[in-house]
Amino acid sequence: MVTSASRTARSRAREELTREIKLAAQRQLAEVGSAGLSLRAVARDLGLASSAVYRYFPSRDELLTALIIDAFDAVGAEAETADANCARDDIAGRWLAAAKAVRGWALAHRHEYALIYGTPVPGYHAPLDTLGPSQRVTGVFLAILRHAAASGDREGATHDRLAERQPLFEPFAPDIEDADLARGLMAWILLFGSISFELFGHLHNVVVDNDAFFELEMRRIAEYVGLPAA
Amino acid sequence: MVTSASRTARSRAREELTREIKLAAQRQLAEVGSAGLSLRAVARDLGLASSAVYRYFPSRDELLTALIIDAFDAVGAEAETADANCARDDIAGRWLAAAKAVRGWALAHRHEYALIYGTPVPGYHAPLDTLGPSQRVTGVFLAILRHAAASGDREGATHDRLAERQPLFEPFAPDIEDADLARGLMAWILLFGSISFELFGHLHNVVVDNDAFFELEMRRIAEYVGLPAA
DNA sequence: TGTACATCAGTGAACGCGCGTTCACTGATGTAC
DNA sequence: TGTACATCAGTGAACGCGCGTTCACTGATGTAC
Repeated sequence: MVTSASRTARSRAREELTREIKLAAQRQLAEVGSAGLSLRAVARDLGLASSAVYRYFPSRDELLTALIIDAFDAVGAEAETADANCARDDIAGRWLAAAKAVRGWALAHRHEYALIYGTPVPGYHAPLDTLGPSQRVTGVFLAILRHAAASGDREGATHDRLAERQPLFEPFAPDIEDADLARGLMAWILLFGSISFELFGHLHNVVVDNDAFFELEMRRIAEYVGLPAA
Repeated sequence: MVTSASRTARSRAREELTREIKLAAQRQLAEVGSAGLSLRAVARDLGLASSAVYRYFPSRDELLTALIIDAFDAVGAEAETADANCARDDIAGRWLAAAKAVRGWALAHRHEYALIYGTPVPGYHAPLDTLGPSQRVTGVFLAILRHAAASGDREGATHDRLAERQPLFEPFAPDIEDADLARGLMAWILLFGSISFELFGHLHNVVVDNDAFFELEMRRIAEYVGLPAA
């Protein structure tokens, strides 16, 4: 125990500095964007020699990867808890809550949002480690859609046939019908399209009340998808 | 005449090199992204001294501005001609044609699309010169929406009241009702959201046939907005 | 048509800067006996 | 508990590189008479 406690003395310092490096990197991100993220600037910000950072992240790209993973995890967690706080059968409510949670996180972490949902960083190829975390937020919305598809009482949803010739979708959710998947994807794309447009300034001389318009959009597309309220 | 012809000898060379510089810059864009666009690399690409480029563009940012303006103009022109080739009263057809034109241009000019609709370049502030060109493509879709709103026979569109407390939209199209504007904006956002998601790889393990899914989305949202076919 | 001058395009060297990454090092922290 | 050794964190100098921008210059093109 004494041994492990003293080991933590060092390793706790390590964890802390790792966290501080990532925080400084996030600050950097806000100033210069992902393409301009620089290890030297991060080190400077923390009063470290630039070479010291290499004890924590073996390269600039690995630091970027860590930021990406953290961002996916953070937004995923937000969506999960927002969803979890709703009555299970209030499917429209769950959708709205999760959508608002994603937007709220995006507004509070604009540059991390841009990192994961904006233009890909040129020359950077995301390693597989980012895949799991990226699927957290996807999982929340897929679960909502699955729940809606299972509960039969959807009013808005007309069951139309799609895709005569070839499959339209990859088999990532084989238990959901293509028609439902198509509508769900439209909602998903509208959600992230709205957030991106707002964040990137394309609604600047268009929408006055972004909160209200976002909620309106999300409610309407939920109706369109046929998500039943409680 | 002789004078003006001989003046063109020099100024025509000037125009040509200006064009070539922009082309080289576009190639650069594809490799390193907008944040990494470098005058020196452009000059190198053309076999010029780096200082020579300054005879054509007074700074890196002015070159970026020129690329942005060209991109907006190009995508605007595509949308305009696609729209113009449709029967005036086939409003759903015009929407679909213009949407496809925008997507087609985006797929053929991925990095220019990212330049104008992706994450904003950090540290770059678009001058007012870009505003006009940016409104070309907007104008096409606004005209379509206006035409739809004027022709009364829209089936899908329920006329609901919006925004009890405060105005939802800036008065950029005061002749169109808020309810119509809201639906039109949803379609607009879905259009660009779809293109961005496709281009940035977020549909990679999701959609098999991007052409088909895009068309499906655009048809459905047109129905939702209530755009009448001919 | 021919000459004298003005304009302009492109050169190459230089400025000061920041970057990612490596490496031999010092000194502190942890471990085994 | 105390000592001898191993591990690890952080330093500072150095590597080679590319960047945007300026400037005095040469030589070609255009203009006025």
